[in-house]
Amino acid sequence: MWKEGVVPGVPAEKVTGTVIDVTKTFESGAVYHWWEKDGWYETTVGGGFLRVRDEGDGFVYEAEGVPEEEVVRFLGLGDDLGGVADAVEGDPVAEEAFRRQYGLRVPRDDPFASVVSFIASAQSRNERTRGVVRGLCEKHGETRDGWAAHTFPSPEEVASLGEERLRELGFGYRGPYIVETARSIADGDVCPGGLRTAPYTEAHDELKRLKGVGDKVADCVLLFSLGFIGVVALDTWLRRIIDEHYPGLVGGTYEETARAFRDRFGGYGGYVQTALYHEARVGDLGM
DNA sequence: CGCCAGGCCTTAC
DNA sequence: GTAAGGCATGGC
Repeated sequence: MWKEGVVPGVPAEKVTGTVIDVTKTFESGAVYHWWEKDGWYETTVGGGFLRVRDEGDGFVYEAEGVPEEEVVRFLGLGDDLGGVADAVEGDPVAEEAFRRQYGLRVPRDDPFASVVSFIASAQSRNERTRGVVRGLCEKHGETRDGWAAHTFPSPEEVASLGEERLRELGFGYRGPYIVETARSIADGDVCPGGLRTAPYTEAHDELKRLKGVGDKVADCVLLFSLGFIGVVALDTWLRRIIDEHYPGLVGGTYEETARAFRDRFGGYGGYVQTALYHEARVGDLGM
């Protein structure tokens, strides 16, 4: 059983109910529209501007137009890391990833930004996707004096940009998908932000109505934007990890394997997946 | 040059 | 429902 203040390999003073490793959280690839400036990680939340950085054993933030409860929600600070610790107990691979990536949070990005970003992420490297999304924001979003961050353009704005413009910005063959999806959301045909309280399967299927959104992208949006922290997004990295470390889960359909992995971690599968992903990319899982 | 990247869409069984 | 092929673009 996990005890407050006890995480192997982590200094006791770093273990609190609201601990966060800001660097890990932003670098983990859950959010694509952020700017690093003077040691801060800047982004926009609900039209307001936010910057966060690690400091000492905790973190600090500055915000313009973002209420504190929105900062807490965006950063996932209400999520119970003790629950995650309990969930990974007895699973050496997940335990190690959780310990090494301790403080990595699952954020709640803006739903439209998340949908577009993850459509753009298909068959593209994380760093490249981030650059393309950032370019979209810098060319068509808004900023303020003293900030590097730019807002994510609205669904109506993105829809009006058109395929050619998106292709110029580097979205490649995903441009048409993004235009159609932005149009669907602008018209209210699909409302991602309204799915936060829906049952998982219903929300997943609803997101898949959007062009360019399949099983994996839908799960990423549910996890990194809509607060479904138990959801596992089965990407190439997690598939590789499963092939290597979870032989019993290999060979099923997307739905079967994702559900089997999810069910191992009692409602915290998304936290486990995020830690494993970041660990595989920057850590030492031998990938 | 070929292969791969936080997959998805269309088409053909 | 399942399997193949195509797909923009850049890094290696």
